[in-house]
Amino acid sequence: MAFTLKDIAYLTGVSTATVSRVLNGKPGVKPETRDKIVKLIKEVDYMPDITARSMKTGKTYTIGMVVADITNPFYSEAAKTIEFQARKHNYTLIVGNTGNNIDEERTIITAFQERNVDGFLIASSELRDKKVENVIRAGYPTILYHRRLAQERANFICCDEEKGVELALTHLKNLGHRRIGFISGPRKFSTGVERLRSFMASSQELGFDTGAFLIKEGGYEKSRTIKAVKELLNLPEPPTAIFAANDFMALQVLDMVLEKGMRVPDEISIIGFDDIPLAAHHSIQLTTIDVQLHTGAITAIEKLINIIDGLENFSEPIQILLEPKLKVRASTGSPCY
Amino acid sequence: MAFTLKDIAYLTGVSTATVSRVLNGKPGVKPETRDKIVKLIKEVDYMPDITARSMKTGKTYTIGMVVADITNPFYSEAAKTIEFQARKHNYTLIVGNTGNNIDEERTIITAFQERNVDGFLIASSELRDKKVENVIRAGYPTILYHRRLAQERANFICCDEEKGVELALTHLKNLGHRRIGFISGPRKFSTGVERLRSFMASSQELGFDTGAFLIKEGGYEKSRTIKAVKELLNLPEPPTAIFAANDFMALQVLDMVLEKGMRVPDEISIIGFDDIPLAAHHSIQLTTIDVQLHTGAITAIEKLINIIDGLENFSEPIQILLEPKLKVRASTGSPCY
DNA sequence: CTGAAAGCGCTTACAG
DNA sequence: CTGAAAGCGCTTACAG
Repeated sequence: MAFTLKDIAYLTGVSTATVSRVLNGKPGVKPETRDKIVKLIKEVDYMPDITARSMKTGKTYTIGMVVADITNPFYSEAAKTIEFQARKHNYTLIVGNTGNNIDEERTIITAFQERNVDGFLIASSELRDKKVENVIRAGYPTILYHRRLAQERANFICCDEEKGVELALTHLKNLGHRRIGFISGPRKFSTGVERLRSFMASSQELGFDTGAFLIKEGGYEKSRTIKAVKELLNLPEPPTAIFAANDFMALQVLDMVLEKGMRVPDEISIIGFDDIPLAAHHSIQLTTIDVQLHTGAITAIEKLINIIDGLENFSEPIQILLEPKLKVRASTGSPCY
Repeated sequence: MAFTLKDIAYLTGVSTATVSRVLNGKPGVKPETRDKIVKLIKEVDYMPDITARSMKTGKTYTIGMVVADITNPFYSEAAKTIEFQARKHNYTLIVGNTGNNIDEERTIITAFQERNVDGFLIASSELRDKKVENVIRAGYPTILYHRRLAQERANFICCDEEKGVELALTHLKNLGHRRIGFISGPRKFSTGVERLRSFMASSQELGFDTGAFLIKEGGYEKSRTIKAVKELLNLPEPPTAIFAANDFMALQVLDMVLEKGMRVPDEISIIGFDDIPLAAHHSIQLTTIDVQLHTGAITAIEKLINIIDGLENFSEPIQILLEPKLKVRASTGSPCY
């Protein structure tokens, strides 16, 4: 049905080799021949079959990005930035959404491998993630974005979680808080454990009240977050501030706390992590930690393309920690004892 | 580097034809032979090259979805639902984001054609969209989702915009409003013109104040929406309610109005369109029109796969209008004159 | 039950 | 400047 290179060759009376040359802008074609071919290509709107081409060249100009949850603004913003950047370099980005489900991730990565992507940008991996480890071992150019593996030598671009948590807690301390409830992300993700570990370490250091009862594991389903908040608020001595391990959860906390009729920040302060665009909305005004989403996203895709194109020295893993920043908004204030 | 079917054949001492048969679960292979092959495949984690396969079969099991703005929750929710549904049928969804830019859309669609997608789900088209028209004319199975073409015979699944606008305006009338400001979407999209046209028609019918000064074209950049709101509020007789043509803009309106220190809904009511998940958030509580996002998304992908698989009768275009519903929340109330 | 051969739509040395 | 031929990794009649 669609025109093929062979058709173009036949219709212009040249060989397929010649058509291929003009298609790829290679030298050594008589201008008249080239013009004739170009004209026909335009006329019939011929598009080369990239998959066929890739069988010979080994390159698909396709990058697979795997995200944990495309409805979380953190990931959709990142995907948007990365896609535009990729296109500038003539790569097509294909995005798969795992919904934080490891089986879905497996399926998606396999589908991408079967389609011969040139490289992977993975923003969904668990700490011990067999499939992702396989991909790296198999030699696919790969960059982990936002979440890393336990394994040490993988390329990653992540926020300096420890620093971020410190900024958040120091801010709360300066406001006069002493008792902070923490809603952690799932421990199977690097963000989950690192933010949690830092929370515990910094809490101690800053002289906060500590104890397992102040720490709840949230999930990515709202119900879990709500349960966690309830438990914190029902404590004999409830915390004066809640630190949610990411903005997506902080939004759920905020929703629930307001629903309950509590005033923020007078009765309870809330702080998040990520600084998704919505955090700045006037109805939300969430104090949070800016993890440099755009810088990270751009760096990730640039580095990946450099690896694919062989421009980056590959001897040492690329491991970049982004510098977090505190964003003070209206969801935090001094506690009224 | 990676194992090929040929390797598997060589290592098990059979022909490539036989390996291909077991790969595709075709009958007529001796059980022992099959077992031997299956075992090796597992052992070396062999993955068939789907693009090579597709050259013979003509099917890539890949569906291209084009969205207008992946950071707009409307589209990310839809993409998420559609991707999971596609995977159930063994299709891989690849998503491209146009950012409402027609040139990007062109590039994305071309990239998808070059990769031989089996069909298109397009949620980004302008009313007169040469590229999309081409795709349809070229015979690709295609369903327009959310936005349609001016051209009459294309498949689409959209909300009944007219009905939706009527619901919104009737609600405002019942609250006692008589003067409504409208922030329309760009007129180049079907949603833009249809919601606008219905606004004008219904306003007249319901006896509202009418006039071009009550209608402003918003954009998808925040600055435009802000400018539009300012102009409405600076009118000698400003409207008592603002109707934004979609929730994404309604959120911007809300942000700006609160920023200005106005109380919602006492001083101004705000109503949106789409019912994105965030509209229900306690900090937002936006009254809006539910366009049946999930029903539409699921229907769209099911229908598309039916067309691709040849299960759907193709004689008449598939044209489905979803029934909108009013969601009353706290952003609308009676005006205090 | 199995294999040899052709071919899907391209590219790329090689030869002229 | 141009073309014939081989081959990328698969599938599929066809023959046995």
